[in-house]
Amino acid sequence: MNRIEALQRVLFLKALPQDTLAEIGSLGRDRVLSAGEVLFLEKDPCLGLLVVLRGAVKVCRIDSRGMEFIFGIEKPGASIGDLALFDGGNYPASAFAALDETCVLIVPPPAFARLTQKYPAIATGAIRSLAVEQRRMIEMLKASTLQSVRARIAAYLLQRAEKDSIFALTETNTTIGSHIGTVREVVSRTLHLLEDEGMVRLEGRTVIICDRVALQSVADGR
Amino acid sequence: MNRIEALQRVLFLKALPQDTLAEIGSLGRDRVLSAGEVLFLEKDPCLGLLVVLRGAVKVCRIDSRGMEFIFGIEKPGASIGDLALFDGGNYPASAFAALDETCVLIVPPPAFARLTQKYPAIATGAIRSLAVEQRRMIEMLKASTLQSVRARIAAYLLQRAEKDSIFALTETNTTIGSHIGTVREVVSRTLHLLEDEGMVRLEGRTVIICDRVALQSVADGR
DNA sequence: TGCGGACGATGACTAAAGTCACGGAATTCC
DNA sequence: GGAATTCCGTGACTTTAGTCATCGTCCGCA
Repeated sequence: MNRIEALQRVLFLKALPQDTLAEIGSLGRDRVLSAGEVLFLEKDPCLGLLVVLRGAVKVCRIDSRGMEFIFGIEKPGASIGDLALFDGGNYPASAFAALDETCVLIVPPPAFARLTQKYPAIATGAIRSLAVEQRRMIEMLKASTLQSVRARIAAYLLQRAEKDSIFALTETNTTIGSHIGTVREVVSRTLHLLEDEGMVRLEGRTVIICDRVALQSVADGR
Repeated sequence: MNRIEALQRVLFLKALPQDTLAEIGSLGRDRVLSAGEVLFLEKDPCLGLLVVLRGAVKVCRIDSRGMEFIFGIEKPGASIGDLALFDGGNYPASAFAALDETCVLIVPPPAFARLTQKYPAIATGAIRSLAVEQRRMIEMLKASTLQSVRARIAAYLLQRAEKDSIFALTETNTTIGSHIGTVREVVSRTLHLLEDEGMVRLEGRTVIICDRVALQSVADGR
């Protein structure tokens, strides 16, 4: 994805005209990472505006015992670490390239600060963007405190399925576990449990949703 | 607390001069609630700028089985429901008066929208405010997914204690449970467990922190 | 002064989730 | 084609947390 296309998708920049986006793009440099490489670590100072151009970036937190919790996997056209960008603080999580040949546009903080001066529309966009993020966070918080693993897996499947009732699990069970805050074995067991109950069918890594309604009711906690 | 004093403490307004705050105050009306009365419910549309003037407001979410999770208890000088205020969406949680004679300043959305037009500094403040909120949320998320109840109680005690090593638990075990996502019995047991381990001493509702270091290490997950 | 309500403590039990250990299928890489 | 690696599935077990029931204390109030 080229710079302009990517910048157009960033929630707090999309309102800006094409040539302004070109200007923003020209202020940054690209960084290419291979799978697993660190983009930034928790507590690092802000690198500036970061936009994924190619590949994917995993944003996560790792606790003292090595257990990982994934906040999101960002695809081309997504910005990363907005929070630090807007408040100037350090990163609350870490980010790693999830694929080889992952490419990220980096506009350093001083340049970005000048942009926000020059284009006040960025501030409006920033508010919207932070608000969206925060609502997502609240949902995650709700899920993790008052929903069972079963409910979280059901929700994960429904979100993955979107319109189609048949789709492939692209992530490993370990990764799914990191998304919803549990471990591989529990993911495996729960998936098969849902199959036993007739809500889904599993054929290898292909999932067929048989009873969307039932699955939905499991997802929102019985 | 009078209107100006309260508005001065609101994170996204404090940068404004006194007379602007007076203007903002003059655009709102007060609402007085008795303990337990509803200010707004989850999914309600935005009421506008809300600032606690007297008493306290509990912001929480209640799941289908009646289990409550407290996001915060807001004191005079705090604003409530900022997220909905800034993005125009509905409330992600509910709010109730926690005390009798609780008083809230309400500036309706259209009036507040005019203010943001007139004073662009509000937008800057909004960003800071949302960022602070979001960092708090990330901490809560981390705590609830990768920390045990034991760790969360230890963190709660340390936060309550601040500098003093001796203090009173003002909240009931049930309320403490709602803060950290568990129930009254578990709070009680865990508190006594920490006592058995010699990190704190309990005398009625008075807590004495004996081993701050150990407690801190429990709080950040062993 | 004695009754009721709110709250805390605690034992016993159940349920849910995490850990450990193993086996086997699929994939990649010499 | 075989070794190494990665991943899935599962049984058995442990740990942690939540539920239920009961009791005692404190406090307010009629």
